[in-house]
Amino acid sequence: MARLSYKEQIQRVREDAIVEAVNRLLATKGYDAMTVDEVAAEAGMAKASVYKHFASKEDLAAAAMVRALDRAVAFVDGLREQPDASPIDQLKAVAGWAIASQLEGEMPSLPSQNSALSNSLQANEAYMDRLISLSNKLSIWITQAQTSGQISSDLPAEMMLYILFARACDPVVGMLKASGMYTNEQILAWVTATTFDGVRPPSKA
Amino acid sequence: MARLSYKEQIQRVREDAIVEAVNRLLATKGYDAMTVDEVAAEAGMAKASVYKHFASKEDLAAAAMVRALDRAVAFVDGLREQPDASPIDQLKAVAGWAIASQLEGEMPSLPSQNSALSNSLQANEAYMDRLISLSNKLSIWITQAQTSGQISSDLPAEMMLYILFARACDPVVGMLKASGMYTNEQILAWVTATTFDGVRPPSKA
DNA sequence: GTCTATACACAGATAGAC
DNA sequence: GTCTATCTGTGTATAGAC
Repeated sequence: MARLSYKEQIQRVREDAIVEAVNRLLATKGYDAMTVDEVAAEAGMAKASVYKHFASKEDLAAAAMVRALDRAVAFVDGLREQPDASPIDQLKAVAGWAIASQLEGEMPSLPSQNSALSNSLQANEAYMDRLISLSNKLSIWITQAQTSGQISSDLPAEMMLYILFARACDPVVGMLKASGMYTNEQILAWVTATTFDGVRPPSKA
Repeated sequence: MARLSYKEQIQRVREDAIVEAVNRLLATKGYDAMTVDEVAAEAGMAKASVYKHFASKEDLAAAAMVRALDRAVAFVDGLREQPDASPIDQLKAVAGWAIASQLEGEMPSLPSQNSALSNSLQANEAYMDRLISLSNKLSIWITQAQTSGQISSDLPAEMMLYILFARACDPVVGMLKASGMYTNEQILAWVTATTFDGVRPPSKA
């Protein structure tokens, strides 16, 4: 039993290495440009070994997304332990976390259009469970924020959710970063601010 | 001379068919999922014929982007003939046009991360000329809007430009459309509004 | 210039020894 | 489970006849 547990630990470590490599590659090159050979090289093992742990490239992407969603859920659960914060501030914190993750190169992003990959993801229980769980938790804050007039009730609640997911892979972040003229803190502040308040000048108090 | 002009016309028509096919495919499937076989099939000719007109798949994408930029410049030039409009309204009109184009499936979009494609585009004079021309025209309005206090001067002017380009391929549009619950007019209005005014409720007059 | 047929390369996936 | 070596499909690009 002790031996088996040790073996399982080794296996777990190697799987973690794979998923981390996938996460990095998805964050930088994207799904299509990522090759399983690269994944194997980054994880420090042979390609065939990767396929012993994951059945397909799509499964690799799904595993990375599951991990990212787990991180998101963990962050949200952390926020929920401060029930005195207003819903809008909670949502801002989530957006900020997502943008910061992208700036750090830790946010995997998939093509929103690839139907084959989308289909395999939607058939993936682990992925869907976490996606729905995260959506539900965020939707509570969204509804509260709309009820209390912190965000517009003219918009469908869904849309606020989509906006948060979209900001997690917003090309504006990459473009600002690529310009090399701004710090990560500035980019984070600007993208968060425009997400919630638009591009208008702050109204004078 | 007449014969040659006729031949040239035929050639032009076929090239248009190719570029239109590429445009549609880029708008729906994206660059990586698009194959030259599909392009040839949609354009109604053999693959080898496509390669007689364009040297590579990257050139196909570039041609579609040039056409899209030409449409954008034409739209902007149309707006410039109404100099009484305020800069912010001009920018809103541009954003609205881009979003509407996306909704109609006419806006090609490329992966923002693919370095090979990005490099070939940045080396493409026709593409870069139009991109710079469009950016310059928009930048005039952006600067004016900032000077007159219609958009925040705290943001770098570049960022407003990036935001406009980003909204032209915003996944939020596709997600709202995919939900099937809203009309194109609603989606257009919502995305435009949140781009400029954020998600806050309209302040009471 | 347009076609059919084909070359070539690359990446996903697997076989089989250890 | 891990590796090396290989299979296989697919997609870019081209040859060569007409």
